[in-house]
Amino acid sequence: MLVRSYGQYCAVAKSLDLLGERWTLLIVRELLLRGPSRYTDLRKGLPGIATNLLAERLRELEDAGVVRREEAPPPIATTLYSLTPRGEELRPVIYELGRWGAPLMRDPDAESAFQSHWLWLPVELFLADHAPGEPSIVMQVDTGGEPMLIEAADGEIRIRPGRVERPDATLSGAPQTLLALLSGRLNIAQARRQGLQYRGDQHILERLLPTEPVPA
Amino acid sequence: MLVRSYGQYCAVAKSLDLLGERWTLLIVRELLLRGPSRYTDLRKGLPGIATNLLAERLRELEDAGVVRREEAPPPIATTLYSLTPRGEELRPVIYELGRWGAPLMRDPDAESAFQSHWLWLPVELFLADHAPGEPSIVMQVDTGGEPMLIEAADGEIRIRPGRVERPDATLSGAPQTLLALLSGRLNIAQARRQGLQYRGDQHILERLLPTEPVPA
DNA sequence: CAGCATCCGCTTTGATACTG
DNA sequence: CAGTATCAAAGCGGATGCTG
Repeated sequence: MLVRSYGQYCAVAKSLDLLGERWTLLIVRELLLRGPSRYTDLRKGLPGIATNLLAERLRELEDAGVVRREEAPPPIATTLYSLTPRGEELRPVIYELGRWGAPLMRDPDAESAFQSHWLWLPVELFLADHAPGEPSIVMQVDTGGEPMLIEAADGEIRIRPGRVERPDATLSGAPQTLLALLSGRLNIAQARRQGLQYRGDQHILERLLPTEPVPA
Repeated sequence: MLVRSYGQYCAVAKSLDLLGERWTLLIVRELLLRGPSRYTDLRKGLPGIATNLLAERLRELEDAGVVRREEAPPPIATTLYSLTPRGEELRPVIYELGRWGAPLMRDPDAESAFQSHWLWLPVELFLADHAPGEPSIVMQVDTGGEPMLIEAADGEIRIRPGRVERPDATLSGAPQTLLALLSGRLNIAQARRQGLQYRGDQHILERLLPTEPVPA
């Protein structure tokens, strides 16, 4: 239970003393994108983790001041885990790991699990509202799992689980194709040829997509 | 030997599939700050690593396209390990881990080993040349281990092992005090009270130090 | 000596079963 | 729902041995 240390007086090593063990940074990712979460939801968002490890890591992160555990008051009556301000500061770390890993998403990967809420990362990294003055929009995204909504309003872009009656646009296709489109590796026409389906004014989608192919 | 995967189709998980095992990111840190290195020098820069693990990690990083192994031609006749361009792209990851870990360097730490070349990270993260027009300067830094030189020229700041006859300034003290000074947590007067010794025009040091206390 | 590979005791992890 | 308990398998750290 005593956490293993590299024993190096270096800031990178000190970070990894707290964050470097298996699953730890993925738990942080999950808390970043979900906000305050129940134990069971974290478990569902981290396919493959053993429940004892999740419990142990959450305790370690709490000791490290990264995670806070709140007993939600009735009628919720459940424990909620969330990031402390110190934990929120890990956002750049997660983003840079995601940016570096983006090229690895090219290779088709039938082995791996996909959860649509993970679209959060490419949306944060690659999308932007290039017409913040125009009316806000809601785009329905469907990749087979839980349906998601991408909303652009006030120059900000958000993604969240959900479904609306009459979205301004609808996007669906394989995760890999969607990822390629969001990251700027494929344009709309190319993605269509790979099976992507888009309904709505093409301008809406272009308003959000990266204009330049993302480097490397 | 087959690398364990999280099995998640997410860029962060894919990065951690390649980088998340113990010692891996510290090896990348070492290669970033040293440039092409011999096996033995890497080992010295990573106190605590088992030699079989270093060999295994280097092989994995080579397979991942992060590290390149070059057989240096005679008369050197040794293997040199260096980062590929893809490996160099890990610089932001290491920097963000270092930035997040910087506050952890406050606590005095007698347990941990310190190597003066690790000053590379705070120099990169926190120092800047605020008078790039003025003549270049060389500052000798001594923390007990290998003596280092911090040089400012052409608006760039470099740190490297070495010693010169007549440096423009000389800085010495405990690693912890030096770190606090470089990161802007202590000013010169405060650091002096903690045993830091500085000889030279105070303007030279102020030219490099952060002007505002670093946030958090 | 540089650059590993092998062996061994210990710790961590992963899968499953179980509990308030 | 929110974990704890258990146990086999894999990974790690340290020592030592081998090879050019």
